[in-house]
Amino acid sequence: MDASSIDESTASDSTSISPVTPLLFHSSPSATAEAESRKLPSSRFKGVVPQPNGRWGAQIYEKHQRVWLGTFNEEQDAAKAYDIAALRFRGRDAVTNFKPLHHDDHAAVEADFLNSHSKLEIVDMLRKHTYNDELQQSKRQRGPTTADSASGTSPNYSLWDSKREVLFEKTVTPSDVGKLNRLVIPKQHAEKNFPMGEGVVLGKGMLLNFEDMGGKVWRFRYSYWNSSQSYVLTKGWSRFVKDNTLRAGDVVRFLRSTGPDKQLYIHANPTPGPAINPVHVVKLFGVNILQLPVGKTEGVFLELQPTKKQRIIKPL
DNA sequence: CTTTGTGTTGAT
DNA sequence: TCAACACAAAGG
Repeated sequence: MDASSIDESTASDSTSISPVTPLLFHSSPSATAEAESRKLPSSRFKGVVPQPNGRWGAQIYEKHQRVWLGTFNEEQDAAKAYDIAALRFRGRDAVTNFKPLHHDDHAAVEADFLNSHSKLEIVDMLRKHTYNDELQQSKRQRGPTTADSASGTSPNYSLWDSKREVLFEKTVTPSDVGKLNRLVIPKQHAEKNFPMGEGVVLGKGMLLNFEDMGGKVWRFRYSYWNSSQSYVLTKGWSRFVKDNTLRAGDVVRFLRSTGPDKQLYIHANPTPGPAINPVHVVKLFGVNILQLPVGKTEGVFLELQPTKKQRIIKPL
C-alpha cells in the first residue's frame, strides 16, 4: 500500500478463496475429518488470532484484559498491528513480530509518534487501519528529518524545498457544492493524477489526504462510481465545502508535492497564478454561478437537479 | 444476512 | 499473558 495516502489495506487480499470453509459432511461417518476441517488455522504470529471468515484478528493483553486491535485481511498486517500496539503498551523492549528490523531515525520518529498519542488513540488507528496514514502525516507536519533527505547532503533542519505542481483545477458545479457530499473529479484528471489503488474501482475507494493553504489536512474518500462512471471525492467533502463556503463557480485547485512524498494539496479559490487562463463569467439572476476556462471543455456544466418541485435557487 | 470481537477456559 | 473456541453482539 502507499502509506502516504491510503488506508484501506493490502493490495493482495482478494486472492483468498474461502480459506476456511467449515463444510459439513453430515452423511460421512468420518467425524474426525469433519472436526479437522472445522478447526481454524493458528497463526505463527504473536497476538494474531484467526477469524471464522478467513481473516485475522489482532489482540494484546494488558492487566488481565484483552485489547482488541481489529481485523485484517492479511495475517502479516495483523502481526504488524500487534507490533505497534506492543511498542506503545510495553515500550521499546517489547517482543514483536517484525518491528526491530530498523534502528534508524525512522524508528525514533515512530517512537515519538507513539508516545505522543494515548494508547486508546493508537488502538483506534489500528482498528481503523489509519495508523500508517497518521504516522506519515505527523512526519510531514514536523518536516523531513535528516533521514528523509539524502544522507549528508544537507544539514539538520533542512528546509522543505520540494515544490508543488498544479495537477488540475475544477470549477465546481452546483451539485459539487450541494447536499450530495461529493465532488466529481473529471475522469481524465483522476486517472492521470490520482493514485489508482485496488479499492478505488473495487467499490470501497481509498482515503486521500489533502493539505489546504492553512496547513489543515483534509481527508476525503476517493472512489469510482460505476453507476455514473465517474471518479468522486465523497466522505469529508461537504465539510470542506462548508468551511470554505464554496459556491458553484468557485475554483478548486489540486496540487502535489514534487518531492519524494506525494503529498496532495487542495486550494479553494486559489489566487490565479501568472498567465492563468482567462475565465468566462456566467451570471444567473445577477449571481455568478459559473466560471469556465475559455476554450476548455470540462464536461457537463449544467446538471439536472433531481427534484420534483420547482427548485429554488437562493441568492448567494 | 455477514462479520466482529467478547466471553470464557485452559495452557504456559 | 496468551490463544482456542463458541457464539452473542454489532453492523450492513
